[in-house]
Amino acid sequence: MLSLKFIQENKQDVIEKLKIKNFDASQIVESILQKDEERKKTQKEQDDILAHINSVSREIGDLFKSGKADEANQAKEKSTSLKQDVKGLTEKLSQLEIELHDLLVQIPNIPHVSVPAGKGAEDNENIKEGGEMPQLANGAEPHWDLAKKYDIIDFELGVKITGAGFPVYKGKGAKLQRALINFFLDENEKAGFSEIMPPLVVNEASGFGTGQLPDKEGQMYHVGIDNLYLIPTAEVPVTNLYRDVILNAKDFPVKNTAYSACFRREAGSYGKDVRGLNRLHQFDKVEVVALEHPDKSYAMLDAMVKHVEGLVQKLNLPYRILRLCGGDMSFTSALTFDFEVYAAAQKKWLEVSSVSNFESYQANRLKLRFKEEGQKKPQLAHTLNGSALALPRIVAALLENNQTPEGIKIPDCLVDFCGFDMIK
RNA sequence: GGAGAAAUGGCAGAGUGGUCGAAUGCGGUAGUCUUGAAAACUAUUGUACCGCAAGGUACCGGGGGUUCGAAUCCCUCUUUCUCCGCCA
Repeated sequence: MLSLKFIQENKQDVIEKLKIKNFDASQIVESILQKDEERKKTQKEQDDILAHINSVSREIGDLFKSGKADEANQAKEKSTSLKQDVKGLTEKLSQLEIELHDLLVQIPNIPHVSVPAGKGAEDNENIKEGGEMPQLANGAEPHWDLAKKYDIIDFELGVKITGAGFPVYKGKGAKLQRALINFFLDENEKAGFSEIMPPLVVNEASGFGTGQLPDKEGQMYHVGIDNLYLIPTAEVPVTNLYRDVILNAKDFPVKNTAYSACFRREAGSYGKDVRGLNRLHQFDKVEVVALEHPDKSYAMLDAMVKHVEGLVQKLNLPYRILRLCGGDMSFTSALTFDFEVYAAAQKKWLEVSSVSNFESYQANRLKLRFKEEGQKKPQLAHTLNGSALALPRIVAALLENNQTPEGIKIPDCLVDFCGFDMIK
């Protein structure tokens, strides 16, 4: 969430910039400022009374010590009546704090100046294309048919044991998953991201820290009996490692990578674009997460985009990089670049990575701060993350683009990890 | 799952009803000394909110209660440790 102070100091700017995200903040900003005034006033009243009670209590102590019990008992009555006054104020104050917080949480992150206006995916800015488009023979098959033909991914079996969107990978299909995970982790490690293997379930505080809660509650699987959530991405546990942490400025940059299974309910997205591996409830992804000094977070974003581009290039997939428009960006992001690869048989661009700078938006929820050398006040860090990479759509594109009459060719960079160079 | 013990500042650890935001040690920072470093010595060293400031308020695992007053007493939840049981 945005910090209250920032909203107070940049009121008009906040309202203007959020228009890019098609969000009308004028009213909510107004109520926030008003609510905060009321909060301050109430807290001041409360603090004054508490200060009074404290001083009376100290007097009582002294009076008892010096044996003046009568005066002490008089003072006691006074203190009791003050306590009555403070009780109502305390309730009012905590109510105000809850209301203020509920309002703050409703404001999305401010988009970076470079974010184009727009309503949806069609308005994203195509900033770069790379790789070669494969020339497939007539009768090229989409990956769901290839998966069946070579018996490497079984969608029906997944339905039987769990449900739609939970595929079963078999034989070389399973090995290919493992190979991709290892390849990505190794590449990320080489780029300076140190590896984390996080829990796949998180508590409520973590869901809140990265912004999945409260607004995207329906997107996560919830284990009701223990009140835990299955992670939709490793971003959640990894970023939350740094919740309530005050870093030293010289600790930057902090760079982590993590493989995890990801779980998404994808409620409401049935029907379109969900065939085969295009959209799943459970999938594998390797994530990169970075914490950086506010002055350097955009340089880090560029570096991360470059790194992800390198991965896609090594896999020899045709790709494009999009700068997301205001309407297509996530609630929490300030600037996002999406990577899409081309799956030549279904003739579709598939999103395989999303690299974002959240600036201090997540950090404010996480209370992730840092101290500058010689400065007393901690300030909010910047957080960034990106997929490097999400597996299913990479697999979809690999299968489709690399199909030959002899079988499916494995890209060179994966052969050592797989132990085979063709799926036949 | 059963029984018992515990949770205090970056860490270790004192504090069982009043001047305790909290002793002491270690660590960190600044300084003195030194050619430099180490050692020694001196000072300083939590977070948030209100306030121009002085200062005030809150926080001793979380929540609630008793009391004029709670780190300290009571209830409750969570977590950790020890023992027993079960188990990859």
